[in-house]
Amino acid sequence: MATLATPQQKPNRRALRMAEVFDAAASVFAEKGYHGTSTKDIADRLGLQQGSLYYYFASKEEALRKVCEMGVGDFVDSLRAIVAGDRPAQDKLAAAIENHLRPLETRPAYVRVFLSERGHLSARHRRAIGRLTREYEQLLADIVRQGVAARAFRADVDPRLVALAILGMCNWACLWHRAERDPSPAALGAEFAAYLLRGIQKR
Amino acid sequence: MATLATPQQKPNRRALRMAEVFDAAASVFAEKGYHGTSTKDIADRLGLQQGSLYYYFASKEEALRKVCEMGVGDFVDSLRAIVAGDRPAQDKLAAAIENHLRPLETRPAYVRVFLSERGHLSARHRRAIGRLTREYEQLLADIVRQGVAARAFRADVDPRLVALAILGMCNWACLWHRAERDPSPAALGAEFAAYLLRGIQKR
Amino acid sequence: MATLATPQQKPNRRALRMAEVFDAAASVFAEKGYHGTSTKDIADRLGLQQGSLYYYFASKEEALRKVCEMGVGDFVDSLRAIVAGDRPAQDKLAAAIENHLRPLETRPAYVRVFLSERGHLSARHRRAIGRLTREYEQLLADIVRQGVAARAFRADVDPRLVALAILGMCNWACLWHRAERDPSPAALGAEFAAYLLRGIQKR
Amino acid sequence: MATLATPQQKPNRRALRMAEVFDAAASVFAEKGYHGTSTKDIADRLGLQQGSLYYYFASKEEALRKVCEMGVGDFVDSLRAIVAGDRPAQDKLAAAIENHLRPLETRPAYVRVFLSERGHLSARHRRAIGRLTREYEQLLADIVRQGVAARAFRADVDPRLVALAILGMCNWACLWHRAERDPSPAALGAEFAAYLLRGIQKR
DNA sequence: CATGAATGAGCATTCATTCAT
DNA sequence: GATGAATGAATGCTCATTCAT
Repeated sequence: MATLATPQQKPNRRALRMAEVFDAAASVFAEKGYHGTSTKDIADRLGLQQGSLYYYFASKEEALRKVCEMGVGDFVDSLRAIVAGDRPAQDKLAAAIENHLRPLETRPAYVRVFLSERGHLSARHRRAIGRLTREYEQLLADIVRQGVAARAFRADVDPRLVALAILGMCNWACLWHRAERDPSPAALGAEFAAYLLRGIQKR
Repeated sequence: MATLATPQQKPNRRALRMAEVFDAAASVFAEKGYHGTSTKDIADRLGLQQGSLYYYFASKEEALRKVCEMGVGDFVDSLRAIVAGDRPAQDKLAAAIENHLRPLETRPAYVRVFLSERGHLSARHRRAIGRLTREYEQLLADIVRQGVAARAFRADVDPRLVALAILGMCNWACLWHRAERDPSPAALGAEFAAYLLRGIQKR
Repeated sequence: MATLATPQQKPNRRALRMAEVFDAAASVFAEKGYHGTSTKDIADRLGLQQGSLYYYFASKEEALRKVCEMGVGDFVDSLRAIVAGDRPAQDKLAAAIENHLRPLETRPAYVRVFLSERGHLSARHRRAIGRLTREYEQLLADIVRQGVAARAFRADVDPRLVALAILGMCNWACLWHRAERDPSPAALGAEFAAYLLRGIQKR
Repeated sequence: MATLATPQQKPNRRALRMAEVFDAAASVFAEKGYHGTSTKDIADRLGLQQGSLYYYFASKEEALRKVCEMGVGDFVDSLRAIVAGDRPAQDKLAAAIENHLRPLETRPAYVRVFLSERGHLSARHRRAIGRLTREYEQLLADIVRQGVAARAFRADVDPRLVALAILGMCNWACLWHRAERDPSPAALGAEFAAYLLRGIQKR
């Protein structure tokens, strides 16, 4: 049994340590911003020497990149799935909002870093991530367009602006939300969805 | 005449130069973030030597502080005036949104720096500014409360969350808005106000 | 008189300090090699802080580049002039050798750095300098070819190998030569020229 | 049988691996210089982890020392044998040159490292090697002296300078020589010997 | 033998700030 | 006001080396 466990644990330990390292990076980046964070800050939080971090990532920027990537996660994929479904647009929009706020529960630091610090990635990586966010915006607007086409939403709304309004409410919430104090992401999403849906629905 | 003109012009010139310096600081801070900006970046934009900046501010942090202060400007005062007025809550909310977006036209860089970089001020100054933003949030929520009390808004809305939703939509807009491409702040405010008002109004 | 001297001295002082800095860099590079030299080593020799060096060059590699460039100096130009002259090939070869050893007197550290450390320049700058050295080699071989064509030198010598033999003798001399101990560069050149000329001349 | 073979093969394998390790070290040192080489560079070339190198040498400097020692090899011994022989000085000089260039064929990287990097050894080891090179120079000069005494060489040559000229030609050749492109070391030596011998011989 | 993890010191470089001129 | 020169501390990163496994 012990002999069976050992080969499993080896790579597992590595992966776990890796996760700890990026958790530390994410939380310090979230607190102080990318440029306000020194690699020593991250190392301190892990009880490591500064230089030892470079065993886990090749550069501070790579750390930011990985944190940002884990921050977007499968956001776009799951929104794509929602858009492709055949529920009414109202349901899709509510689901989209809930989908957007969900990671607030599991990895808030990653999301915050993605939202506020991705601009400090190198041009190359910024562009790659920029494509994702643009697609995300498009998909949100597509739901609105579907609703308008189905005469569920008012014809006079601007799909892009609605999408941006949703993003604004939700992203801002990601920045101010504190788990100990504020309503759960799900409850928050329901509330936001209600305000917005009633605001753009046909009566 | 010349002798009379000089004492007037001297301080004037100085004030103008001062404004140029803070404009430069604001725009570089907005672009690269506080910690991503070096004093040389600011000096370069002004065609000055690094050290010469210290005639205009005592430290980089003071520059951030002043930029942030000019970023909030009279936001709170004018919102207080709106709340104190005796128009219907719907009008007040629309006015508040418009009020919030207006500086986007005149000093977008200052607003962006205030929104994204004020967290890097020293604890002392952060707290001072924190009081302002908390009051601002309260005032927005007050308008909602007034509307609920007057049975103009639905009883089941959460005033604080509505306030935060508005702040989210508007602040996010401050970050993505580009004058060359996007609707004017006024138009944008009208649109946002419409979505939100219909969403919380009693029918 | 004093007022006349001041405007001259300002830029002069700067240039002099610059020369001091590169002299220091050259001599430490010559002693310890490029990678064996830390910027602190250079700064110490100047009584400066490490970081203050960057007022004079933008990077350690730039320092190496400039030292190397001052190390080659006008070597190639003056050799070109010698080749183009219309003296007998024997005289040209002797002049070339003397020309090659002359800077040993005025800036031995620069020459040594050029000879031993230029390989650590970035590919870009290495190539640029490589073109120079290849031309130099060609020019030396050209003198030999001229001598062969004029039946002054034996027909069975290999011009390229003769050129490389000369370069070897002279460059090696640049590395071991100590002004306090060894014959003057001029005397050394005369000696080398004698050995070599008698070795390739027709009798 | 197997048990008999093992004790023989074990140390053999080890010696072979050892040789591979020093070959790798020599070739990277030759390429990038001692200080420009990291232990990781050497490990990479061997497909090893950095730390694993320390089974083969105790420190990077020891690696350099061994490479340098293998670079000088039995140079001095074989030159001593040549000097002690009773052939005419001309033959001895030609043999010395050939002897000097021979290792270019079998271990060029070692020779190059010895020539260019031995200066980075610790004072202790540098002195030990310095004694060797000084003796080598003396031996070369001795051949010239023998030739002069035997009236085979001109009386007006400076034995030490001739020795240094030979060393220069040959060592420089060690640095520029590429097996794929340039004449074989033997041919090169013959050519150099011809130039030089004719240059110092009595007619 | 070999690895993976870590260390601690060193390095090139940047930066906010100061100050004599 | 403004500059040029310099500082001293910090920063991101590299590296030789060690050691438990």
